[in-house]
Amino acid sequence: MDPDPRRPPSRTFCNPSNRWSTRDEPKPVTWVSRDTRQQNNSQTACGSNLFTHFCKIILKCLLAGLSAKTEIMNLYHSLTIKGLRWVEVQRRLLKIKNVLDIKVLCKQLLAVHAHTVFAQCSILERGMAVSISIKYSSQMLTYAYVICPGLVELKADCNKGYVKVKQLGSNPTFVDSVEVGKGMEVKMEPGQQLHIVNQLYPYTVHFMEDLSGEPPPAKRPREPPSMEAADSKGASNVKVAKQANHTPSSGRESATSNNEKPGIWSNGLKATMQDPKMQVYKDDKVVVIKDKYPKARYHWLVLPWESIPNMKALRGEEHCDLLRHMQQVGQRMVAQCKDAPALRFRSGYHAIPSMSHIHLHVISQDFDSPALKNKKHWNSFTTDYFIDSQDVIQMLEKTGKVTVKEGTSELLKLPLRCHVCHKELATIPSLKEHLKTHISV
DNA sequence: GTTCTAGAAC
DNA sequence: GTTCTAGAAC
Ligand SMILES: Nc1ncnc2c1ncn2[C@@H]1O[C@H](COP(=O)(O)O)[C@@H](O)[C@H]1O
Ligand SMILES: [Zn+2]
Repeated sequence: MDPDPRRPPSRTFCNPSNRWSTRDEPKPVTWVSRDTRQQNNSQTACGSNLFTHFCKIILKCLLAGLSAKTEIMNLYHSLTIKGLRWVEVQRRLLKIKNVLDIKVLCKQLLAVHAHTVFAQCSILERGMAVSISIKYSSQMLTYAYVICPGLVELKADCNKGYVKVKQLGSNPTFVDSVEVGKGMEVKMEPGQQLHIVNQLYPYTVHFMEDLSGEPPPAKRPREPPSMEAADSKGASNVKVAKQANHTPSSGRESATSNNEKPGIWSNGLKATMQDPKMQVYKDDKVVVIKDKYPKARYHWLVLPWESIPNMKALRGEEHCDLLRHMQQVGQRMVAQCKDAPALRFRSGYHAIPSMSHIHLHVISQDFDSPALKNKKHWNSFTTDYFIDSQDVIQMLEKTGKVTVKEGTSELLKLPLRCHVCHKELATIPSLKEHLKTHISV
């Protein structure tokens, strides 16, 4: 009767020909509705028809030598909710050896469709607000993707109860009015609002676990946002980029091709060292912080205020003095440590550090820490990948610069070997167990 | 089935 | 550097 002209027709998310025109006519996105799907595939209550169809098509295309891959792609895009990303489908297509592989692929790809009883994605339009509901059985479905080519990819994690929203192109996607950013991904939880392209049509998401049939899995409810348990005292986690007023660069937007950007992970030390709460010692030349992921009971990092990216940048007498001072400060940290008499310490540098801003590791040799998790961690502190401060200083004194031997990175792949008795251990857990035999409480 | 690693993504 | 997780190894 009165078709609201402002209310655009509904569309399915995945029709590639339905690109949104950014500016002029905003369209709300319609996730597949149960009704539509039932019309399209009359028998999909168990999904078997679609499943067989997919298997046949894929088999046909593979026999045709993958030249007919576009047919698979079209098929893929005809799915509103996908069990796999396209890249993953392609990867698996290459690995298919037999019909069973095809069935496995189709089963995953169609997980949602094959079990519509358990996984449904529907929308309820209330005025302008749209709510996205994913009804699922956690036993059947972990992830569901809804992908709009070139715009946005939504990955629903049914176990964790959130949706990861990835903005694919330049057209903006917003979560709670904050633009996600091209290529970036953010979590969206129930209660948050999603806008695609423009700010006109908010979407929210709901997860509903279908418990009919099986008992509820013992899964913890939504966790409170306290990530930091344990020892950090009164730590208010500062996530947002701070507008520190001591920033010297206020007048000028420097050419930011530089690696000084605060958001980049490799600049994490620069942020930590400036945070007074993290500093355990400072003087006019250096600052000491506790390693955020300590690989032993005691693990400090000594950093100069001067921004020296790495050892390659070291030159001359001044840097020599600086390194000597850093080592001295490191020794002072050990001296004030009450457990020092019972422990051995080393101080040195990683030959190839991952983090920017040169830093001296001062670390106890118990290596008793949950943050020590893998072979790289182990070998980076127990092979020649770890260069004693003394040796670095000597090299700088003698040659005027610091270089790293070729092949050093290979050291990280060496088998795990106890640094005390040189016994070889197969796995990290067995190594940790072994280390206990060397530790006196 | 579970443990553990390793590689991708961030 | 860390986190996450697929799949290798057990
Ligand atoms: N944001 C951070 N704050 C403090 N320490 C960190 C941070 N990120 C990484 N680390 C530690 O810094 C060290 C850098 O190691 P590397 O670059 O190999 O010398 C590692 O021991 C990390 O545990
Ligand atoms: Zn040993």
